[in-house]
Amino acid sequence: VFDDAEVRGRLVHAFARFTKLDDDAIAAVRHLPVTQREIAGSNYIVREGQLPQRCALLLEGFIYRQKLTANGQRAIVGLQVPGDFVDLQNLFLDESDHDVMTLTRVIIIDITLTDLRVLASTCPAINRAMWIAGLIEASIFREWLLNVGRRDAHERVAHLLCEISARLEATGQARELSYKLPMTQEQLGDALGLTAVHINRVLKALEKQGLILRQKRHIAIADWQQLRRLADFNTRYLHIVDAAE
Amino acid sequence: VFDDAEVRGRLVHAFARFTKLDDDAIAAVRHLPVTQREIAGSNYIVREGQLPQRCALLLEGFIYRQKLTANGQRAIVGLQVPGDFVDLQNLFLDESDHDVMTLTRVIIIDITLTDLRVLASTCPAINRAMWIAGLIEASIFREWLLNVGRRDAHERVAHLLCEISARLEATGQARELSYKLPMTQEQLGDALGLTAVHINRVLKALEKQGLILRQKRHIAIADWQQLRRLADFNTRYLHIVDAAE
DNA sequence: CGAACTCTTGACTAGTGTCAAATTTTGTGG
DNA sequence: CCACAAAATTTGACACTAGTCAAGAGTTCG
Repeated sequence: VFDDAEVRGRLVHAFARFTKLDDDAIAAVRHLPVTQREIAGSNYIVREGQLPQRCALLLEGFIYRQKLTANGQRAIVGLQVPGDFVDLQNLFLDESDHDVMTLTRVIIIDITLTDLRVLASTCPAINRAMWIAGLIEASIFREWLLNVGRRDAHERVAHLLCEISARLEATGQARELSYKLPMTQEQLGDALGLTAVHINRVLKALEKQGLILRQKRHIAIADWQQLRRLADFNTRYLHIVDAAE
Repeated sequence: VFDDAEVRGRLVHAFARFTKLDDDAIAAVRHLPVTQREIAGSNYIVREGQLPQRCALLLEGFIYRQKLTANGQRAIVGLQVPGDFVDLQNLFLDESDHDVMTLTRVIIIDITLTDLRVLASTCPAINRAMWIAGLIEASIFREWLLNVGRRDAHERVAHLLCEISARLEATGQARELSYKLPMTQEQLGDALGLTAVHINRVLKALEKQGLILRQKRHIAIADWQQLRRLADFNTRYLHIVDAAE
């Protein structure tokens, strides 16, 4: 759904987001063989135990990572927004340790592992950008561990709402602290270690306190300072880099 | 406390654990300038917000990663055992997003970032090994998220005990499902999103059920199958590679 | 050898989970 | 584009896991 020039541009930007690319790197990225793919919501991209053959860049829509316990409980262990690389781990790990699923209809660019490996090994800037992307993802996992392990329900929900806002704004996809959050309350619960019922109560409470506004699944942060304070939110862990300089 | 030959050998092994090294790689690792350092327990190695200048390989003792909330609550978001690289994230991220602390007296090998960057860029096998190490760490974060988010206290404790056993045995540091776990019950609580008091109750319960034996902080898994079943423990997420072949 | 941590235990509390049912929203086939 | 079924949201009543507080016993370490 994007023309080739647009796809190339976004691919370059996805790497350039993390580190300055030299002309060689940009040229190499522009010559990378890629496939565009559209996938409906609620579909598997990778299943646990599978041996995936490609990485992807998410252009549009949301993707999440989930793990299941033996008795069928689900944890959503990660969320990807447009501009994120998905499945860099496939580069060097054989077997997937979790499921990757679409939250909404998505548009992704597929890159084969071999192409990406060649690119990374011939081009230090790309290797560096991929490292940074992977390390930031790990940093987000750590913050989520703090969130789920040591914050109460209100703080947790507030923190996730802040994080999503910050991540969307960092890539220019949300303005005015307002965005469409296409997750059900059950999914929010699975991402925060809570039940859907409790998420509902907490969202209502946050609304009543004037911290957020909701219409359907559209979230507007009404009082950023207060929400941020409640959530104990600080962007440091997102390592938002401005590689423009 | 280790002689130079020993240090070199362990360093080579730390990389070789993840991928086969060619002779060039081995030679390069053997020529890496390294410093050995001994640090007492309960010391900071890195503080949040710092700009660290080196990476380390943990030779002896335990290290943990912690994050604090504004109101002083702590989450332990990671644990490193001998043979693990510590702070590969420093390679490409400027500012640390968490604290790194010694749990016990440790012996580490310090490597400067510049030396490691040069090594990685000149030697694909090393770059690959470091990627794998980083990706496995991320995989452990995800499993911990599932553990804290969706398992109850008994399952959580059991899971951590299984994980530590598996990680120690994978590098040959524990036999017979028995090991010294140098964590206080408060630290266990912080790693599992529980309180020290509750950890105590759960440990006693697991002991009473005949799943584990305890003497001071020494843990012996008395019934691996049962403990593993209770914990819903599966080693897949550890991506234990046998790079020997 | 004493002070400061840890561990252990009991009594009580609070935050979330569970269950269930009404209401609203979403998605889909005709 | 409507109609309807399925899914998601909302709410209340109640249950239960894990937290809090407190105090005594054991352990560690300077």
